[in-house]
Amino acid sequence: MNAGQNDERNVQILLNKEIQPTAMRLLTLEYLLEQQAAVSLADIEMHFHKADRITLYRTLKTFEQKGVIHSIQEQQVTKYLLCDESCATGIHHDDHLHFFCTKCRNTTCLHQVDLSVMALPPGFSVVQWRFSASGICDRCAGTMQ
Amino acid sequence: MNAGQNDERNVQILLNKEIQPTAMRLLTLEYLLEQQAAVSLADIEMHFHKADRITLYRTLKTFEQKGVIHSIQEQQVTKYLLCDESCATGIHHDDHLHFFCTKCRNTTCLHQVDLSVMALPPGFSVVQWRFSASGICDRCAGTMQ
DNA sequence: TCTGCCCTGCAACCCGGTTGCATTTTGCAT
DNA sequence: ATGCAAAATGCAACCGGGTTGCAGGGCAGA
Repeated sequence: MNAGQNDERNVQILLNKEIQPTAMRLLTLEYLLEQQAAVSLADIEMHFHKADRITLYRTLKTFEQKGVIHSIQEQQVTKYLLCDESCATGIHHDDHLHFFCTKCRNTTCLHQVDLSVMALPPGFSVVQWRFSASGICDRCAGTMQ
Repeated sequence: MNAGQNDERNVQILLNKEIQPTAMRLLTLEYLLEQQAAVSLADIEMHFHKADRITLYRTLKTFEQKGVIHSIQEQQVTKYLLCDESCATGIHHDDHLHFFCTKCRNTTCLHQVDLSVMALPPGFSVVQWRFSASGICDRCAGTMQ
């Protein structure tokens, strides 16, 4: 797969979510697609050391609002992760576990954890779940000394 | 029960957790004991409008570190809640669900929700869980128009 | 080509969290 | 009761992430 095809595909991703595919947005999307873990605004800022912080901020806000990414709070900072396909404008399906590894300091989604077993007391109706855990991830556990 | 007895009891609470029972700390503890929901530093600041923000901040940090209260992140701000008896210095047992009601904007602990059913994939070891949900609480559900 | 809208970038602000340091209070031993 | 050391308090200031206002520039559609 070459860069041109990637571009083409990414343009489609944005158009599908009703987002104008500008240069900045494509670069940001490309970067997000490469990530295995949640990234903060500061992370992206550092990666694109020439880019403007505010533009990035607004790009992320747009992405989040349109259902391209979702955000989580990790140790006082907001981090972002790609959504899965089913998310759209104003509709997020992010009811999965986020795991923060205290060793590699990465936050990843653990979709395989079943959260449907959660039952609230009667009278409560849930709009949004937020699950997270911190500890040692499987990768780091294997390399512990 | 009169104020004197309350004072006496609160002094004991602090001493049990190895905290010097100063006036400020007793007032803060008293306030926390009255609360049904999580409070932020700003909340306490407003309640004790004469008190110094930094002292309150450090009081809360001390309480948290000694196992009197635990903190949660709610919409970018840190909020505090009393721990249960079993918490001590450096040891917290806060693996319960926190529920944020979008109507009354209160955050409460739901100890009755069973979280032991959570199972992570092999290789992951968890040090801390953080569960929260937002929606409408039982109290507000009854008063919906 | 003209026009208007959206994106971008700069500046500046806001606010919660945090630290340094000087002062006051407290606990404890004399 | 008095003095000393340690802890708590209060003030000032900083920091950094998040956020908004506004002006300039580019792109799309008329």
